[in-house]
Amino acid sequence: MYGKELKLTELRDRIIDHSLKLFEMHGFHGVTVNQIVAESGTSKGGFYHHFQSKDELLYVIHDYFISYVLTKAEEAESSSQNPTEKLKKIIQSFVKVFHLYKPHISVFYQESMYLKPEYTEEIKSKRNAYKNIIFKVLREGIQEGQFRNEISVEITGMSILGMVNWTYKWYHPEGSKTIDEIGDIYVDLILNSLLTDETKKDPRFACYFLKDSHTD
Amino acid sequence: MYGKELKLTELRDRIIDHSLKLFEMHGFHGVTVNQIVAESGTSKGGFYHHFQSKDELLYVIHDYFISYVLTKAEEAESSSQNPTEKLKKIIQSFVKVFHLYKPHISVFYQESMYLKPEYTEEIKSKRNAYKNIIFKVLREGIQEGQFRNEISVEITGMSILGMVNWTYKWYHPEGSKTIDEIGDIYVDLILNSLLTDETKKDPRFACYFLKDSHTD
DNA sequence: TTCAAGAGACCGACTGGTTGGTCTGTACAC
DNA sequence: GTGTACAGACCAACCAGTCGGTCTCTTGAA
Repeated sequence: MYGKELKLTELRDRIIDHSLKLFEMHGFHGVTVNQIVAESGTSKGGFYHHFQSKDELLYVIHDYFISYVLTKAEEAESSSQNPTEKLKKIIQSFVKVFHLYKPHISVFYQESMYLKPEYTEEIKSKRNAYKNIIFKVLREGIQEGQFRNEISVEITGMSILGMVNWTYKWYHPEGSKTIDEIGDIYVDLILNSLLTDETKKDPRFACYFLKDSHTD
Repeated sequence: MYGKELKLTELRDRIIDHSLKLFEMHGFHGVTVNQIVAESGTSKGGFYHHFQSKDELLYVIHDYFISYVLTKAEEAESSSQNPTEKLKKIIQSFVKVFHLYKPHISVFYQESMYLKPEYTEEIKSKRNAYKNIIFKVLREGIQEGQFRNEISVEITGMSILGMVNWTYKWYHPEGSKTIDEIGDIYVDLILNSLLTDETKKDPRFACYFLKDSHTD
């Protein structure tokens, strides 16, 4: 039973892994089902035994990533009372995902428009839930006086999302900065913009900022 | 002679305009040449009279946008000696492009991976040129003591690009904020992070920051 | 002024290759 | 023997691109 369960998902995972690599390189439409099955060491039969269609595979990849990242953000949001700390944790948890799921993310942002209607709704609502967590934290931070009240919650929220999401376009695991360093830089940049002067002076918030010059 | 010239490019422009709309909605691979010609009120023959291939059309759209934006950045870079002012102008000029060329931008960021090899080089080099202008301005700002020296030029540069580029994912001309307001918010956010405390205190730099609370 | 000749702009039926998906068959576990 | 996991030949649809042809405008000789 146990061995059978493992075997049942073995090929499925192999197909997902290899499609991910192929989609990231050539795009969803740049990769054929034949290429996927060749790369995964299986056949058309194997593929269509596990997936109803190529479109379902695209959905599975989308859902895998957004579900993971949404859970992480919900955890970060509920784990702390301090909005600054919450925002930091959300950013860092998201940035860390690049280490594990960069291909998922690339596909998520490049190919989402090709999701078939029957799949879009769920993805869209999770995407919105994620966005709303960020908006909520920003509003809290303003209300509690930690964040400057002249900022626009929506534009600032989208700026943060943009800054962080864009990482998928250029991040390489072998680059000169680790993913944690990049996360720290983002936190420093964002909080430098958001925190009020008074909050910045508070020694309890010093830990959110970079200490030394980074060499490029 | 004059009338002939006008007619020569009329259909070509019509094809570009309509493809842009279709590509933005359904993606490059979600649109067939037959749909393009139907929408443009022409035929296969008309299309292939003006474009060697569907791929060449994609290239033309890419080049149109990146060339425009690169020129604007070069103008901004050479028009002023003050790095803060340069950065502001670059950001604002780019953001303004969303008003005019949002479909170009969407296609540029969504479909660039489908550019055929013979077209990628030129686009890539212009894209790099744009990036390098931002890096250059950041380095200047640090050297002149306007920008904090603990920032990382590359990560910060990519953050700025990400924040601004991401706008194409959510900007609507009918939204609650005009494109100029969005630009001002970006400038405020970025300069709040970049400028040193001393520079921020300098009254000559007050003009770069938002005065009032924005209502959402 | 006229009209023949040619060039460029555009038309649309057709094609050849590709691709997502199906269907029958097989090997093996229980 | 029955159901599950997979194999691989096959198919129908689709789609970028072609090609012979038409229509209009320009040119220039008579």
